[in-house]
Amino acid sequence: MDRTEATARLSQLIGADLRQMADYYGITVWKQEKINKGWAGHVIERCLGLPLNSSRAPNFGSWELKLISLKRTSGGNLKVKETMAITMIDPVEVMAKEFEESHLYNKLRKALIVARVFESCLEDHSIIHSVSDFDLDKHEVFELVKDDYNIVRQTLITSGFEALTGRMGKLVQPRTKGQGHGTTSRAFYARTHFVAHIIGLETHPLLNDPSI
DNA sequence: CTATGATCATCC
DNA sequence: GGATGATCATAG
Repeated sequence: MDRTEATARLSQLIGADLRQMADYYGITVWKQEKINKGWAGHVIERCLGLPLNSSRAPNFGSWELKLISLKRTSGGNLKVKETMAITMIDPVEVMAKEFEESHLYNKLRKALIVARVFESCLEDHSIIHSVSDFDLDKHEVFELVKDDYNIVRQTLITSGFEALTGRMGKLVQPRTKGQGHGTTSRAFYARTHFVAHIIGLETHPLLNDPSI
């Protein structure tokens, strides 16, 4: 299955309740008191008939699945709830490669974004809101992401891996991630405004393209 | 144990 | 309420 077909299949899922699907596929949403943070993604993968793949480079895959959640504002509108993890930062690779050759760029180009609506902490229901892909074709977006990549790259070269902080980047930020017990690593995260733009929820202030 | 995806907790 | 850093579940 290629990216186009996957998009078509996923589009048919818009409006479906992921919670009920999780029950159907026997996927754990809650394990005792702990939530399975990857449950929604697993449901989608199972639905498409894909193996649960956690590999960094999907073997034959020409595309990649990403899941994000939306929340309701007090006004009743939908908003991006969280930033989105894109890919791990390999300092050696980042320092060696230009943005156009980077893993970050390739990953973004292959990604399909599925937005789901976060109803409550109980996760009683979770409706699929939209399916999108990155429009790095848009010049402004491409340049801004590239700028962020170069900031990270320069920081790695001049100050080292430890100097990276989540405060960097306009659309994409380097952020700590990891098991959390000593082993530290970092990943690229898409900021909420960036994600909102990608899924067509709102226009990013930094992007003044009227056609968006 | 580590890598990965995604969310939670805490600080401001 | 939003941003930054930390944690949890699962696979290899």
